[in-house]
Amino acid sequence: MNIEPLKTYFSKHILLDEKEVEFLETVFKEKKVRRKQYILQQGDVCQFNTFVVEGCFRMFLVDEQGKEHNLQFAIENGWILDMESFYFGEASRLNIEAIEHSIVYQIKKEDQFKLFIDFPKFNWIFRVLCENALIANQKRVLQNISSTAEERYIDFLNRFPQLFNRISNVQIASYIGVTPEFLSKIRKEISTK
Amino acid sequence: MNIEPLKTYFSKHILLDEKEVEFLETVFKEKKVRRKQYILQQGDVCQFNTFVVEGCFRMFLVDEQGKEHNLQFAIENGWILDMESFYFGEASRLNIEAIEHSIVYQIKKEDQFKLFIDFPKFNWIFRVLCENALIANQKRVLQNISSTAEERYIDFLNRFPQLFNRISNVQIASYIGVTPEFLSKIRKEISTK
DNA sequence: CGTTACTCTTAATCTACATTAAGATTTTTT
DNA sequence: AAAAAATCTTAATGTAGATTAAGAGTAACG
Repeated sequence: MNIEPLKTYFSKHILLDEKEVEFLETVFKEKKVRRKQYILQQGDVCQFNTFVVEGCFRMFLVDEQGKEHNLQFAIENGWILDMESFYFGEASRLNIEAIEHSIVYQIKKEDQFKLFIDFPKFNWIFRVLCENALIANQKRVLQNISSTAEERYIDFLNRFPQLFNRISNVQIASYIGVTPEFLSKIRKEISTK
Repeated sequence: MNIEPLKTYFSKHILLDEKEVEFLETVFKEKKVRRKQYILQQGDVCQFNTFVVEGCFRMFLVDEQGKEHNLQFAIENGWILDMESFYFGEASRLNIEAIEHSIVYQIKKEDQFKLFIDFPKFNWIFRVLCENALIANQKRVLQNISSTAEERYIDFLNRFPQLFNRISNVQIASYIGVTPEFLSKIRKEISTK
C-alpha cells in the first residue's frame, strides 16, 4: 500500500528509516468513506485509530434529548478516535461521521502497540501528539468556563480558519456549545460592528 | 533523597529496576510548600513537572476582570504543571497554588527528557498518563457543552469524592464554571430532593 | 484569644443564551 | 430539473445562571 501522505506527515516530526516505513505500510489500511458515513457508531467498540488523508470528520455525542454535541473535527493530517473505547475495549458513547467524501488510513490497537514496542520512536511521537492535544483541550475547558459564546466563536475562527468555509454553522454552533439560532445572532452582531 | 512514594506510584504502572530508581532519586527534588504558596505564577515559565506526595493544589486562570477559573486540582499521586509553558518555554498564563500544606517532588524539563531518552519505559508511562488525562479532559469538554450546572456538580462529587471535604465550595464552583452563589442554590435544591 | 479574613447562604434584579415557530435560501439527492 | 433535505435567519417568549448586596457562621493567623 502507498502510505506516502503518512510518511510525509511523520517526517515532519522525526526521521524514519526504511524498516519503519515498511512496517507502517503493513499495519495501516486505506479506506474511502463517503459523506455522511460513520466510521464509529455509539455502542460499538472503537477498533481503529484513524489518520485523515483527505476529507473531514466530526466526532459527537448524542445526549438523552437526542441533541448532538461536537467534541472534535478532523481534516487532512489529523487523527480521530475515541481513545477510551480504543484502548479499554469499551462500548463507545461517541459517533464519528464523515462531513465530506474522505480517505483515511486506519490502524488496529494491536498493531499500534506493536508499533510502540518495536519502534519506540512512535511511542515518542504519539506522546508528543497527545500532549499537544491535551494542551489544546485544556484551553478549550478554560474557555468554556470563562468566556462568552461570542468570544468562543471568534477564537474558533482564528484557530481553525481552514474549517470556516468547509463546515456549516450548525456544526460550529454545536462545537462551541450554543444553538444555531444564537450563533446566527452572534454573527449578525459581529458583522455590524 | 528518599523517593519511596514516587517508586510506589510508578510500580503500579510498571516494574522498575535499580538503575531506574537510582536515576529517579537524582533528578526529582523534594519541596515543601505551605498553604497559599504558589509553585507557578502567571508570567513565569513553568520550570517543573510536579508530583504531589502530600497535600492539595489548584491550577487556575485569572481573566481580564480578575476572576479566577480553576482548570485542575491535584492531590496525592497526582501530577500538575502547565505543559505548554513547560515544554515550549513560554510565559505561563496560569497559576498553581497550594490549598493545603504540601510536599511535592519536582523534575526539570531537561531531566525529564533525559528520563524519556535513557529509559524509554518512562516515555511509555507518560504517554499513557497523558492519554488518560486527555480522555478525562474530553469528557469535561463534552459535559461543559451538554450538561447543566447541577449535573456537572453531581458528576464532580462522584468523580472526586476525596476532594469533597478538602476544598471549599468556592473552589468547586470555579471548577464547574458557576458562581459560588449559584452553587449554593444548586446544593439547596439537591438537599431538598 | 481576639481579630481579620474567608465561606456560605438568601434574595432581588438582570442578562446571556435556549426554545419555539416560521419562512426564505441553499445544497443534496433522485 | 424537480423534489427533498438541510441551512440560515428573525422574532417572541422563557429560563439557567450572573450580579449585587448583605448578614451569619467558620476558619486562620498574629
